[in-house]
Amino acid sequence: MAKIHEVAKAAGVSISTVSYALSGKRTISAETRRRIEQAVRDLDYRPNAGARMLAGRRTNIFALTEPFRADTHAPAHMAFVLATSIAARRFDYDILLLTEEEASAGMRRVASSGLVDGVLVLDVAPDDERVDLARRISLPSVFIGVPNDHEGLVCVDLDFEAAAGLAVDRLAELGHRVIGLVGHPPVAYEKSNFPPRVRSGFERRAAELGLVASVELPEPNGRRGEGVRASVRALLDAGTTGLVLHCDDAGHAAALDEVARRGLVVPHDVSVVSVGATFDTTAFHPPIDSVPLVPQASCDLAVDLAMRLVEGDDVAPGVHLIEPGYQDRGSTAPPP
Amino acid sequence: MAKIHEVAKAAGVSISTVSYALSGKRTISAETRRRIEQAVRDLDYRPNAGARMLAGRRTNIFALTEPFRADTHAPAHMAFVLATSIAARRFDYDILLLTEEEASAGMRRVASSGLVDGVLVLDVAPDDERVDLARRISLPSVFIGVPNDHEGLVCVDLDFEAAAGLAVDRLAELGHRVIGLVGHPPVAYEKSNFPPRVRSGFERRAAELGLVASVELPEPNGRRGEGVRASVRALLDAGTTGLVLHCDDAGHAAALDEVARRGLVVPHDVSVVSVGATFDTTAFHPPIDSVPLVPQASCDLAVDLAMRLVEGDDVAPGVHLIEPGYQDRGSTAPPP
DNA sequence: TTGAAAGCGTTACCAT
DNA sequence: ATGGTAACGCTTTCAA
Repeated sequence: MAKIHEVAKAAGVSISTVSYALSGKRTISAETRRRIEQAVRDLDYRPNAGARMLAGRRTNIFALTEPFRADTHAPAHMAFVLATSIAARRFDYDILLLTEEEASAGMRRVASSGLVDGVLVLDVAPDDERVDLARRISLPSVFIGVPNDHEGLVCVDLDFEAAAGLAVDRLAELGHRVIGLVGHPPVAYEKSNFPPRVRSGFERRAAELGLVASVELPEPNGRRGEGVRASVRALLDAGTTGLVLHCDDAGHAAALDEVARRGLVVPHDVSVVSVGATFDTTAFHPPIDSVPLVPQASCDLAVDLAMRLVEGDDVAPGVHLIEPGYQDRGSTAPPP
Repeated sequence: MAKIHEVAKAAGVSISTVSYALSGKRTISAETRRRIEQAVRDLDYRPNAGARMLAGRRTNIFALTEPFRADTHAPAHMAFVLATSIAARRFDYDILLLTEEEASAGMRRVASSGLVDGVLVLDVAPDDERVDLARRISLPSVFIGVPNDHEGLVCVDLDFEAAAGLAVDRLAELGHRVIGLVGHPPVAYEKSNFPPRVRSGFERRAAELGLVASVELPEPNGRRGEGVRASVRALLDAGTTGLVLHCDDAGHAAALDEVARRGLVVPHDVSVVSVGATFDTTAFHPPIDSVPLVPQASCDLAVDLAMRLVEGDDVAPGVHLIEPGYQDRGSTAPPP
């Protein structure tokens, strides 16, 4: 582990020049810069993290708080963690994990020990206890998800209302008049922050367009997705020709299977659009149109905002919504 | 953010006394200790992380490297990450995440910047590139999983061979003579480190006991677990009365469903034992006997070893195997 | 464009 | 049992 002193000696300059050359906070002559970079490479120099944290104003670490709830969907959660890490690395930041009970107590701990420059909040509940905590600590924080009470907080999320609206628009444009939403289990509408937004976006846009719109919230799947199957049957019995799916991938599979069991063909007999999926809807048969939730988009924005807060730039508190995009996979057509 | 200086002043002692009182590295009179603890509480003092890293010999951070492979089983992976974090907190250590490409390059980075005291390696592949890296860097590292070439490394894992052996023992004791293993997809035997160990444990113990033992490696599941179903059919057709399952929870469900479809009842007609499951096998109907893989056990041991390495205690390089335990849930009985 | 030197807040050694 | 103080390795202000 070479130190800055050795680099300075090797390059024939002072340590402050080395520091400035590395941080870019001061103009350095081309020749001097070249010699320093050479020395850095030769010695495989890397600034000591502790010294940097102590002397500088930055730790180059963000905390990521994630209370693995029992109902957390592991694959989606993993995707968000990964996306956060990738986004942070673009700014040379690392991610420190705060899990479980530590998700709250840890926030206080890392804040007052100066271990991190900011906190990214994942897996947000409507009445999340981390909301108060975020207001109390002196660190910048960004919520990935929207709690009910988000006054004064910086939040990032997909515009789920608009996403559901896009799905409804598509079906309406094709001539569907009777549409249905297959949502999450009822409990998710209390414990998670986004299902209600999909639902209201669906209902509002349908009402604006004068469509007949039903919502089904299947009970938690049995081993074979019985809940979702029952929901799909109910919707089809009611003459639904356009299905909007906002459920996990097993739910999608069950719904499509139930449609097929009826002898109905997608998109000829029934049109199907997925909303808010983090998984690949082209893996189904047939591939399904999707207005996806893209973890990397949310996390990139969250980290951008966190960086701005760290830099001291002012960021408008409030919900920063990400515009949804419609992915056409051929699973929609005019009603029969 | 109070500093140690303020605590010292409030308690009427020197800063070194405060430091020693907090670290416990020196005996402090009861009265002095009381005053210091009071001052710490009053001021909500927490040592500055950067200063601590710089002055002390420790950063109190472990890196956790995890290359989210495409075939990574998200729920199991999450369980390991969580367990690692919990184990680390017991020693007042935090977890820094190194994901994806950073899983390797990051190891070098955090090692030479002195950001962490050690590296925990998750999701180990048989020919893992982190093996060489671990040997090259100067930091302690502990592998949770066993790579093919683990010479000189400290590895921790469930004794999968013994686990499979326990399952075979159980079936043999009950009188089963024809048993079968439903394993992972063939590719897992190249990309992961533990499926081969379950397989060989199964085959070896069965051979020792003179049982007829077959192994089925189902192709990756279709939507309904077709691969596993075919494997179960093949085994039952061959007169198998004892089934050992080493697959994911969807595979378990498919296998049990296939048994039921045949009109066979567990355990009356067929006995079933799960090996290496990280999920709850009591949620099936009927509940299934299990020789589980307990993430917290592996991670606790891994962190214990990492701590010893950090302390400078010498730890025997090699594979530290965790003894498996048999959980009786009533899914085994003598053959019909 | 560059250098010197004063911190940053602890830990741990050397005294007493 | 306690105190003084020299590191720890960097960033940044002040000077030139």
